[in-house]
Amino acid sequence: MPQLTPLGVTALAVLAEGDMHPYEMYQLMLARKEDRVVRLSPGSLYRAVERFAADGLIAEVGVEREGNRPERTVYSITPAGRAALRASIAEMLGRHVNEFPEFPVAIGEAHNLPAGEVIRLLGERVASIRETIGFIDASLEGIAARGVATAHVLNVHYTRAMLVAEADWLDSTISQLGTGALAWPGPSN
Amino acid sequence: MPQLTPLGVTALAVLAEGDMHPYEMYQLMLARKEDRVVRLSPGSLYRAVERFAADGLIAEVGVEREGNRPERTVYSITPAGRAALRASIAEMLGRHVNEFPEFPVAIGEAHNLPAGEVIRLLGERVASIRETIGFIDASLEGIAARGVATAHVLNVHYTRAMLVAEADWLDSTISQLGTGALAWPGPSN
DNA sequence: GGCGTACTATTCCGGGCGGAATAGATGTCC
DNA sequence: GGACATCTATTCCGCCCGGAATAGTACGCC
Repeated sequence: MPQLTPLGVTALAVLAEGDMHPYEMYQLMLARKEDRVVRLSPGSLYRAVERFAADGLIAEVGVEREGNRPERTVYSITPAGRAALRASIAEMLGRHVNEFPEFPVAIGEAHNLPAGEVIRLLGERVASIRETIGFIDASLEGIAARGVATAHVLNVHYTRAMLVAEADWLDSTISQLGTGALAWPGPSN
Repeated sequence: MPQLTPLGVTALAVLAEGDMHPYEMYQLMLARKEDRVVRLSPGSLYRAVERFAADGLIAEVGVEREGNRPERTVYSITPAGRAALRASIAEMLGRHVNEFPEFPVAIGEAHNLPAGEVIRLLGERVASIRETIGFIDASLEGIAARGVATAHVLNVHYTRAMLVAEADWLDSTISQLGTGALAWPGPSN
């Protein structure tokens, strides 16, 4: 039972809702804006589906053709697939693993830049984060207006909370850099 | 001027401190525990160094040999390399880009699991996060005792702040799930 | 009615990443 | 002093990802 990738989890999850061919999965995921949550490209999706079939997580249930359109291969999730899906979700929920975000790398090497530039750049970052939070709030309002339960958009709330925390940390750090409370060891020019 | 990868940034940054051969870079990065911040493997490092040389960001300055040990090729960063390094750091500092962490994926598909199991798993997650925070605090105490300036470990403080924010969000979400304030649409068993 | 654009469904391919392998040199332990 | 582990320095290999290509079809527009 190999650990699924993030794309693998969302792909298997849509197949768990009903038999489908890969292109239909792709369209459905796009319609649901899953590409905001997971890296979604046709190439990766088809490769993932191939792997699922090889691992017995899904089974081919037929080949359709509409007119002279390309053939489409319809797949169905297997019991092993459902088990792997649940196991992977549980694993991702229950254990925190380091995913090596790139901002810590940048701030770890920020001493290569002068204090003034770092302050300016962090200011730009916090502005772009607050803009994103604004988009999220607008989208959450629309969702609430349509009566969607919070549980169905928990991931949006999570992402918002993380962005707010980062913006707050940046604000505090910028102000400490500005007052000199946080001495900067970098180049002066 | 291609955008550097996170490993590329740290590798170029150590070369900016002085001429070195790749293995020395690797050892130095390990000694500094850079592998906690960036994905570090010999294979990736050597490939990155090759790319730097091809792009003119570094230049070969000689080949040494000690006894009958394998030859080692010493590289030096070029002005173009320093420029690329500073540009990449600025880019990573100033702009927030979505890096698709996997927890939102998991929570977006968590409705495949019953509420009780989700609560249990989120509890495990928050425990593992608080444990990590404990390690960070211990390591920060040691750092403070050695008189290292906060600016040199800003990335650790950032990571700690993000972990605390996630733990708080999890605590709040778990309690809302427990009281039923947050209705769960998943399977009952 | 013909021209261009967008859709359907999938394949292909270059490149990076990371774990494993290599192979000689040196240290360690009894 | 012989065996075994560890260090030094690098290469190799397979896998996966993601952007681009493909090729035929329907549709809109004048």
